[in-house]
Amino acid sequence: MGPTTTRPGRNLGPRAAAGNRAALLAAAREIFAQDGIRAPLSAVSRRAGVGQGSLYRHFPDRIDLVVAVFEEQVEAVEAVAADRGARLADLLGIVTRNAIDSTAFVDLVRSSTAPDARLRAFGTRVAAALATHLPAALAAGEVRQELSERDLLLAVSMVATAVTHVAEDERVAVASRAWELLGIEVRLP
Amino acid sequence: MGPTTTRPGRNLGPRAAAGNRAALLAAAREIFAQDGIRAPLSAVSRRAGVGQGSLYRHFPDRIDLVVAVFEEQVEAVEAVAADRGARLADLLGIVTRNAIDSTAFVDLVRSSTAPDARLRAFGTRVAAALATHLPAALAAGEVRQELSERDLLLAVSMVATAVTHVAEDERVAVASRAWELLGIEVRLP
DNA sequence: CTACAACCGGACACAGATGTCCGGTCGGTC
DNA sequence: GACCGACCGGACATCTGTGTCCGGTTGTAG
Repeated sequence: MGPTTTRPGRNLGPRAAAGNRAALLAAAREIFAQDGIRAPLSAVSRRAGVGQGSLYRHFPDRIDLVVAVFEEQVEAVEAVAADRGARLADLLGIVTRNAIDSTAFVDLVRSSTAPDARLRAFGTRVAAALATHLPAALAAGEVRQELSERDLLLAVSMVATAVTHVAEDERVAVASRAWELLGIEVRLP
Repeated sequence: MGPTTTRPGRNLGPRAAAGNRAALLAAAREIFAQDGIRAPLSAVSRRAGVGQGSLYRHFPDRIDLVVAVFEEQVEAVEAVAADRGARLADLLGIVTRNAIDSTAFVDLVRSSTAPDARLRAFGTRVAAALATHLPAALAAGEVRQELSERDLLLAVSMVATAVTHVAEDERVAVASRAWELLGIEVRLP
């Protein structure tokens, strides 16, 4: 009868809400990383050791959860974009790193045409960040002159997707080689 | 009461079996092309105008259907590979063409590590075909010297996947540009 | 100590897909 | 022309995932 396990919170009143929320986010981050953003939400609540009810109370739908999980990553990309000391290679590097770490991030990068506006926003923000340093890279001769913003997005999408289709321990190697084949310099963080 | 439509065959005896089979294959080709090899099979039987029972009688499981649908495409690739007059660019061209025409073909190309042996066989066959003309292309200086068989597969996988994630009417343009970025010549059939 | 209100967990109703099973129907055969 | 057996279609049982709802628990206030 006494399930006094170390679960996030078998009801500790209002105070537990935050703990449950954090547990759900952590669980979702892991599950989405492995299976992409379409993974079953029931798996998330199970992994978090929390009831379905709590999941849906904190995050009414799947997108709410995705947004909460990846806001941080997208901001990290934007931070590099805003850094005047950074170069295009750094920007591509952090995006590639995110793709290596999480299958779901790839879904996000590709979602500039997604049906849901909140998801599209992520895709757009990453695209905008990537565009930031392209002119400077072109001016400095760091990349081929013919490279357009669109090309950059295509390249990122190709590399990111390739990475998600190989075993985890090969991802860094595959990503590096892919960028080499494309003739674009990248600096992985 | 009289459903005397032009359906493949509301039971014409043994003779209808072949007709139903053909209708199922055609339906599956369309549905797989659009939604990939994981599309619901119920959609296939519905589109074919045939009962679920008939579908499963002809093709006991999903893979049987996939194999039947794409055997032809894979053979076409192998035919080009066997043609001593063809060049690597032709080989990459036909594979790219198949990817443009069918999302499901991309699933196949990537399935050299799939759980099912029949699916793996497809991936392996395409990989083997691609490898056929690489030595000649290297000798003739048609591609960069550093290009390995593995690189070729990576490149194909990247381009093919990129293509499936854009609207149909952009696919040819995206595929062409992707190969350009990779610095590899392709001749689309 | 008791009553309250907020929050929790999981049962549940629902939806979509899979694969099976069986009554009905039609060509073939004698 | 009547029977037979093969084949057809779709209803159905099952499974997996989604989102809702409610009885139960627990911290807090009086």
